[in-house]
Amino acid sequence: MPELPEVETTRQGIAPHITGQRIRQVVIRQPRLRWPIPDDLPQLLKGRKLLSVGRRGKYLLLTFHHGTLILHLGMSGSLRIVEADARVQKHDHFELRLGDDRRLKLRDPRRFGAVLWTEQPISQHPLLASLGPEPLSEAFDGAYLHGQGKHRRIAVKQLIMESKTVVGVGNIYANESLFRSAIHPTRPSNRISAVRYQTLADEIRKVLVEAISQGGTTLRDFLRQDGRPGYFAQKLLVYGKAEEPCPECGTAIRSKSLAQRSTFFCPRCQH
DNA sequence: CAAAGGTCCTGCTCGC
DNA sequence: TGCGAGCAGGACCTTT
Repeated sequence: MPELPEVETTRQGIAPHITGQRIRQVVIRQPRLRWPIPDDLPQLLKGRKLLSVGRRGKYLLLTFHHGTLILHLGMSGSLRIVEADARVQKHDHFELRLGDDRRLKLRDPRRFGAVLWTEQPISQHPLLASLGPEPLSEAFDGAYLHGQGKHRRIAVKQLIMESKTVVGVGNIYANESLFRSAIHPTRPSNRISAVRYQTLADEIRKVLVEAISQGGTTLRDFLRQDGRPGYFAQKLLVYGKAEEPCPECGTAIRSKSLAQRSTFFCPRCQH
């Protein structure tokens, strides 16, 4: 489900409701996510004040004075603020009960998500230490991408989806940004000019910014913190559009599997 | 052969 | 032959 725009939308949605609040209680209903939820979290967080809600790539970072709670939504995770009397639903695995008696709950049917605790400086955590730059930061541009791709041969789509290259670009936005750049998804990363990498970096940034402004993309089950869907699905040009006409040239959009991910492209526009 | 928005980890291949 | 880097595929889950 969530790529960077959906995670950022979630962050913006929950931050005003939970920042500055004390944790009244921590509820772990299903500890077996991608990694086990630490079983001492309730003691660690009880009575502590949540200072801020940050994001690094697709990781949400809830900071406390004595450490950071790391949340990842995996493929099917979502966070909601609910009232104290809200019904517990299937796949509600984790919950922070807040000082105002409301709750931040994590729902994640596929359980690829994660809830972890670290007292290290966050940039040193093993999951975050080798992440590439934020796509919306100045460190991310065409020269950087070109440098990353020119000595490798993997498909460019795989390159931009690797978190060590750049964070936050998942399957939807990889497909969309490559279409907007007129670059074929399977083109080897070392066969793309610096100029075309500049276009690609620009389009990645633009598509992510647009998607955030639309509240993300709702395909099947992503809902924002307030229960509304994201509206960027209406702006998708190729993702999920197999056999539909290319919005540029009318040729049928093709789909294929690349590295076990569905890939959509216009065979005429993209080279 | 089902596919789904993520991504870490393992083990293979290749070049030095 | 050994080593490291790059790479492909598996693994983790449930729902439609």
